[in-house]
Amino acid sequence: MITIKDIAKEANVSAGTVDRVLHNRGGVSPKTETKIKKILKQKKFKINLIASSLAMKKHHNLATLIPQYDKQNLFWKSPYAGIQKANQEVSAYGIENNLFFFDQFDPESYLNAFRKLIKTEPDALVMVPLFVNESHEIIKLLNHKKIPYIFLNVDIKGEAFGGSRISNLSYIGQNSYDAGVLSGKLSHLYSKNGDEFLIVMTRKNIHDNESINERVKGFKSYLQDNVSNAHINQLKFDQSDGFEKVKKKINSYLTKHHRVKVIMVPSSRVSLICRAIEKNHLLRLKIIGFDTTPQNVEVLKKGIVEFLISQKSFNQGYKSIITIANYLVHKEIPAKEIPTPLEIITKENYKYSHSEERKY
Amino acid sequence: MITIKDIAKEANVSAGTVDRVLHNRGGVSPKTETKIKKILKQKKFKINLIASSLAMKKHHNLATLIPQYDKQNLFWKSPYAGIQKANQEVSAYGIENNLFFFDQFDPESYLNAFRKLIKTEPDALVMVPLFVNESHEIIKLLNHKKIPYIFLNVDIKGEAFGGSRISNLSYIGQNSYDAGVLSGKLSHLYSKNGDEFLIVMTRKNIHDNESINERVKGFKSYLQDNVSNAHINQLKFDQSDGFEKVKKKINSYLTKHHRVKVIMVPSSRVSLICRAIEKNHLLRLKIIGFDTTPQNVEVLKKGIVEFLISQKSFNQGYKSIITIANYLVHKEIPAKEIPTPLEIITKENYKYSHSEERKY
DNA sequence: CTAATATTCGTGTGCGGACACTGCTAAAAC
DNA sequence: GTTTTAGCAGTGTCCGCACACGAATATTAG
Repeated sequence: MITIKDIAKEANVSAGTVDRVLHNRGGVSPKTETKIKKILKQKKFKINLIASSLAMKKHHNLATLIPQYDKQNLFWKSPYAGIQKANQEVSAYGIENNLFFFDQFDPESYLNAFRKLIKTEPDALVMVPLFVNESHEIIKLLNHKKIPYIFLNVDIKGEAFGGSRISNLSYIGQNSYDAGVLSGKLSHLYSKNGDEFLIVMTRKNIHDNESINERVKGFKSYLQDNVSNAHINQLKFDQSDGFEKVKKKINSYLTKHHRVKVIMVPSSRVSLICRAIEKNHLLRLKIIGFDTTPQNVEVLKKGIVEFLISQKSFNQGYKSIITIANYLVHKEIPAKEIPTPLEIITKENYKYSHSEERKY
Repeated sequence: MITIKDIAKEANVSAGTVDRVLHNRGGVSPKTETKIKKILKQKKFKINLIASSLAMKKHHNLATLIPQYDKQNLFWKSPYAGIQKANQEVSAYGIENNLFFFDQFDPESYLNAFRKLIKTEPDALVMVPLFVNESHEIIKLLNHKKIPYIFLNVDIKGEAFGGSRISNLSYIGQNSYDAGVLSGKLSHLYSKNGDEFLIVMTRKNIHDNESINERVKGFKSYLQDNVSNAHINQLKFDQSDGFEKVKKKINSYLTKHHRVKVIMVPSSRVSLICRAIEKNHLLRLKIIGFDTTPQNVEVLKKGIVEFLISQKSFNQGYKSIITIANYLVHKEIPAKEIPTPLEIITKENYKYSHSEERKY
């Protein structure tokens, strides 16, 4: 292992000078600088990150703003676990991460959580900009305070209020459109000529959830391009609709439309829909959903759902923290978009897909 | 952040004593030990791995024994890249990894590479036990010298020569049988009643490659369980068969057996087979292969191959080094088997599947 | 030519922990 | 009562690097 001292000795200077060169901190004559740089390259010197971060010992204060998960909605548990794992890892680098939760159906709680968050004066934050308008307000403030932020799972673009550009350091999440395309392709596999497709949305006010919209777009696009006369129907439920209402509506729909062969549920609530559909319908149906929540995996195992497209949200959460930590500690500028793999999960491979996560 | 000194102050002892307790190094009276342990727990003290590994600065000497890759056989490039990435990361921990390559078709070169390797007196090694008999010899020696080893990509079990148990620390790789099952499922999607399946093996002496055998077994098993009267044919080529011979044989076979609908290639050479098959046959065929080598991805993109099942060999390589490094540095005992996810890659999602790897 | 200033570089300290070395105390041996 | 010895705990050094401070040298002004 080559150390700074080795380089210093070789160049007949002190370690301090080498350090100055390494960090472009100036105060070194051009001659010695080139000499040192040459030796650096020749000996393939690399900074020992371990020692480096020990020596720096800057204390960074992170913050994370994500939806709370609960029994009904386990989706956010996964990124949460990933964030926890990352927190543990980066704590050795003097990085502390404070988590702030909000209700994913309540914009006001989102703002409230943010108000608490901003009082801790974080150096950077990871956020899920679930509500567009409220996020604009938040971003305006963050820009003003020059606090860097990255988006997790949900991406928004353009301009916030007052001409303040949305300039997130990075977006970590799925390309939802392509995920939709993939769901279209998989659906296609199960369909014969004349079969119909059904999209079931579990939230009406989808303006809040761009990614679900995108999935639907991708889905339609694939089928329109690859199936002549593709028949794509759509069924929407409201957040407030009770389970019985959903049940009635969907089953009567299926009775009327007996050519429906494939159902695609663009949210992470496919298990709910499965529970709602009566057995006699299930037999003829192929169902495709998103996200490997425990309930979804359950219906996958039973063979009720054929495919789940996973966005590896554990990894997303994990990566979001690691990314921002690297930015703070090593000034490493992340890619503007860090897409998660589109994982296809079936009955045959689900058990291999979340091994990392189980520990958390 | 809680440090050893904080704990020491709290317990009215010196940092050295706390350290002794932390590492069970003895020489501490029971009274003070319990006191310190209590405070440790109460304050949730965690050793700062950064500082710890800097202070230890044990120099570990790793070795890796893997097949050489070349233009014809790019499969091993991926794990190699993953290993390189991991090497870089662990180098800061004072771990050096020496790589030794062998020809995947030549057992003698395997032994030769090992002989060179063992002269470097490694503290542990990562190996690909591609040849069973030769591996037995190697393992006998490793057991004798008490050098821990982990298997990468290929697993062997049981007893080596002289009653020496094969006791690898861990196996990192795919469950090939399940991968085969998955390929069966995907094949099934494309078949109608009466369609036939064809397995094309690119090596005759498959006794050397257990994982390909397993894939075939899994494939057959799925189809036999799920397709009544499944018609599964098999075509084998020899390593020495020239491309023209392969071409002739496979095309004449396809002409004769016009009901063959799905071809499954259990090795990573599916692109080769695709090149060999004439266009008129290709039109009716659906092809499924393994591993995302650049050539395979190429035929996937073109729509010639429908699915590739990837074993994320980059990750495997990476993980193998990280695992053994954690074992050496932190005495962390790994799981006996670390299975890689069975990734399903299609034209629609391949671009998201190897983002990490591109840098290497 | 000296003083003042600027430029360039060496030295020292500390980050948190590991471990060797040393010193202290108290019980055992004489 | 003194010496020996073991048990216990404190101190110091080092790991590789970052950074502050100040020293040495070079440059310019007076």
